[in-house]
Amino acid sequence: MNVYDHSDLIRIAVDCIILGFHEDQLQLLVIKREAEPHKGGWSLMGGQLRSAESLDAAAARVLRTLTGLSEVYLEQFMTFGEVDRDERGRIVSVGYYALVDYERATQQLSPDYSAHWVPITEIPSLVFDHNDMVDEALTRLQYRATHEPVVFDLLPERFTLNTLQAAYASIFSRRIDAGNFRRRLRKMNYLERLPEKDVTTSRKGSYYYRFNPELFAEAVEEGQVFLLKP
Amino acid sequence: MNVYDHSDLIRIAVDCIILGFHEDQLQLLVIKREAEPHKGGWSLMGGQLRSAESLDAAAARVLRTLTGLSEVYLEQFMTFGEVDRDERGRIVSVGYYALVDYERATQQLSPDYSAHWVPITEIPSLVFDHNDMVDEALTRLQYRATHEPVVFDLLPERFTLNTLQAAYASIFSRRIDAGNFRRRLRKMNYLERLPEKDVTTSRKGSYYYRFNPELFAEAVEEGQVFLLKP
DNA sequence: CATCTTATTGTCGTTTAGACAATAACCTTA
DNA sequence: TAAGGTTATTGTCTAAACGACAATAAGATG
Repeated sequence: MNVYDHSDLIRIAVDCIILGFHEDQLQLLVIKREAEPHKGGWSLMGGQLRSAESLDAAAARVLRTLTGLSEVYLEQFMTFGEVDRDERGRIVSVGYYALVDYERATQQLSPDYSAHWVPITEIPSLVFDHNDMVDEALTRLQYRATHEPVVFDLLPERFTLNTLQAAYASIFSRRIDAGNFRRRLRKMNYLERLPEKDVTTSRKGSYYYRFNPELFAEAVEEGQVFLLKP
Repeated sequence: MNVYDHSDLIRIAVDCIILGFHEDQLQLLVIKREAEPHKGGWSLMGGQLRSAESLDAAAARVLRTLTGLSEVYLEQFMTFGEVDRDERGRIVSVGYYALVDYERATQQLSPDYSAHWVPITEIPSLVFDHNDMVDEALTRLQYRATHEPVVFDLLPERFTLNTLQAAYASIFSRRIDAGNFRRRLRKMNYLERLPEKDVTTSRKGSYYYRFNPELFAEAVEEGQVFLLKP
């Protein structure tokens, strides 16, 4: 008999909503369950909390195990504790969402979990209450993305303003007026325009930009607040 | 030997940040710890999650045990899981805040916990990481109060616009221009003006108002969104 | 060189925020 | 009973922000 046979034992897990950005779409990384129940079903990546590990550390570990990435933006957004949310027993799960660079994550992806990216507009049915988790995570991301410069964690170091706009459009799933969006961006003096252009999408080409954290820190010092609505 | 001697067992608790409004100030309900560690220290009301109980239900139970109140606005805001946050052992705590009517809560208050209201501007040092919890709860409340009509849960059925303004001022701890604030309120047709006046504060007296949930539901149906900045 | 596509900037009417003034209600007291 | 005082309540005005849309600019292509 192991400790899990205690009928009134409640276990704690963390689940990660791993988000990337690819082909003008927010993408979710899901894995295929290898065991019953719901063997073969799509699932979020998760793991049980260890006794000497904080929640944040557990989420970072789970993320690293699947993607190989560290130093990633992770935010706890909600804890799920319905009694029957998991038929394996009583499991309370703390939800985190991660914003990763799609290319880097895809390169280092662990082969052990049959992981797949799915565009946010075509999320399949997920096991347990994982669909609810995704919904909550997206709601929180929308709030965070307007008030903190976290979109840049979804993008590579260099990006065009079109890409940035597309990222916002996907996060909020609505179209954005390029003119008005850019006007707001123009006020952010911590967005550095680089000399090179991206010429893959248009003949004119569009400049690459870079988010400069140092300049942003200065702006914050001076009392500026980040605010970017879609 | 009881179950808690398992060194790698992680327990789950809920803690409640119970907020009321009194004398133009947001107030926090704290209790005095009866047991070691930190016997005699100020603490939030909390309790361990039971095996057949959801997190929301646990929070409601904890709140009811202290205040006797049900049907109260409760929102989960964050889960705290640092390894050494509680010297009694590994306890992960899910934080909820509650918005209650000060008078009703005070009347029914259980005598078993030496509960006291403290104004939000004079929060004492609390045990464990409870001060962090309060800070996080207030941040979330600020967001919620601008986007949802939850202030009314802090007020009695009938209230004056001055009281409403004071509540917002206290939640955001800053002064509010009465003229501009009222102009925004005037657009909300689900705020019913009652025939009676409150004459305790001024000679002219100010009308009582009432939040009408039905009218608000209609307004939401028509696409109106609640938005009230301080 | 004319033309096409897309990036980028500008214009303009409408709405909102914020500071502050003006009016209204009604009690008190001279 | 009329004047004065206090607070509630509404109005005004300026600057800034938003949203829809037009205009320009920068290359590549044929």
